Amino acid sequence: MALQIYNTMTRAKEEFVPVNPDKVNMYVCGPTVYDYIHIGNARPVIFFDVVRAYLEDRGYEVNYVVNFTDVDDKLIRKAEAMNTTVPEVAEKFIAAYYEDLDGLGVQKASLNPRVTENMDDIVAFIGELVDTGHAYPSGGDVYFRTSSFDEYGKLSRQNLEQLQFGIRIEVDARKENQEDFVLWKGAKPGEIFWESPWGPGRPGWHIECSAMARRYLGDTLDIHGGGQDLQFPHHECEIAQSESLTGHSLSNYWMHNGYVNIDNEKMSKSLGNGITVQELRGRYKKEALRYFVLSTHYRNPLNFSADNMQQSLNSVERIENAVSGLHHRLKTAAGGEGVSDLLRERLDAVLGEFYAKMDDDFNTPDAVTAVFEWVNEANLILREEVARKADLEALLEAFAKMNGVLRIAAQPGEELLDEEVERLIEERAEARKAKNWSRSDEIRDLLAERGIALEDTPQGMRWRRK
RNA sequence: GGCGCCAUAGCCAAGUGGUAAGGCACAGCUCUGCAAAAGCUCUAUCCCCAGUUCGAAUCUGGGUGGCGCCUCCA
Repeated sequence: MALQIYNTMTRAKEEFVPVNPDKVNMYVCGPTVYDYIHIGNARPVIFFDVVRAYLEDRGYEVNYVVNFTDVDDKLIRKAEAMNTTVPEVAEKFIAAYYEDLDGLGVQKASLNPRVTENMDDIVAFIGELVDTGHAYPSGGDVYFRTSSFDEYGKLSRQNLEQLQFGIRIEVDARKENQEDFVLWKGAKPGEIFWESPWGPGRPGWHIECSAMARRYLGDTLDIHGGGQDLQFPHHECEIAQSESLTGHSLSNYWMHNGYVNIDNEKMSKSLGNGITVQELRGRYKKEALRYFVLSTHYRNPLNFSADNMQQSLNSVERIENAVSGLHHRLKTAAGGEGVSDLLRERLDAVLGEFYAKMDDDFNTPDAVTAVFEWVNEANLILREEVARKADLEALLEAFAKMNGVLRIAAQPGEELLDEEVERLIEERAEARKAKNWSRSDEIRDLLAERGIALEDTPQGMRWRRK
């Protein structure tokens, strides 16, 4: 079964065939670095990280580019508010972004190009559009002549005649037509600027992605991703710019993730319900945050609430209990010759399910279900009096494959406890031997306060971090 | 006005024509010195109406409710 991807362009699942059979070029619109990223931003960050990991797991070499918009109106305003410069604002929030990635267990993209480092390409891109009549300078700005690209609206299926202009933004007299959009914005006095043939200014939002995607990944991308809200106008405009210039399709597959709501309401500044990833990281472990995002299909709305997060956390712990249980049993397990046929069969079934679901347009909720089927198999083995080493290892190996893609459970390493804790654990063991239950429970409570849970199993005491 | 999305148990969620996966939560029980972990048991006719069909959560039509986009918000 081949990988199927739902393509927003065709509104259908299509078999994934990359331009180059071994490589995947993937571009996802990144953050405008004027503030900390929030839970809404975390969704595409986590989801596309999983897409990338899955493609790599399938053997593709993935070139994953996520841009930073490090100059625009919001950065300019922020710099004024913070009484600093635009580059400093950008530096601050780029650093914060990387910390957030870490807190979400997300790997860095192959490349994070910045607008300010690609100014020559952007200016050249605009220049070509002007030369070919697809754009025109006007009053210090440069606008894209939407009427010059007759496929405008093909992604979002918007009909130009039916769009209502002037509702959210003011009608601009400098435009030939109101559906035209800005490629280059002339700088106002005092604003940061770059030189261009049309005067000092900065790029419009859409052109940067067109220019950077082309520079780093070529004329035709395999996958272009982003939030649903970017479908129109952002991606529509990128298509108009890029395809007008190159004559090639900008991307073969368009993927858009759904929104995140908070307590069933849209997250918005006016409701004051926005939550930053920074706050989240302090409250929940990365695995729980990833589980939360991945337990909903990426094209469906995702509802954030304390309740749902608690559920995610509980679910992650159930998985982690099984994993650490296997590791614990491994210490005392008997040899055993090879994996038992029945287990092999079941693990193959679980993995088959996992890959089939991931192949089906990255159906992570079902892939997570496969992980739970694995948990059930693991618990079945763990309940047996005698565990065979080969079986335990086969279970862990199967798990590592799935978790390598989703990363929804922490892998217990050979973590060391500090001496104080070691001493208490030893004292408790002795107290238990002497049936001194009150001291034993006292120590368990003491360690619980430090986030270390002790559990007495038939194979001896085990501990885990809570 | 245009384009589009969603509606399955307390919660999350799968299922896309054959009679409702999985997880969490709750309750009871088993195991345990007590716990924890694990296990067992318990929880739904799928927003409404009509139609197609031997048969529909799944298809068609019509409603209802919630939501998004329409030029710089993931």
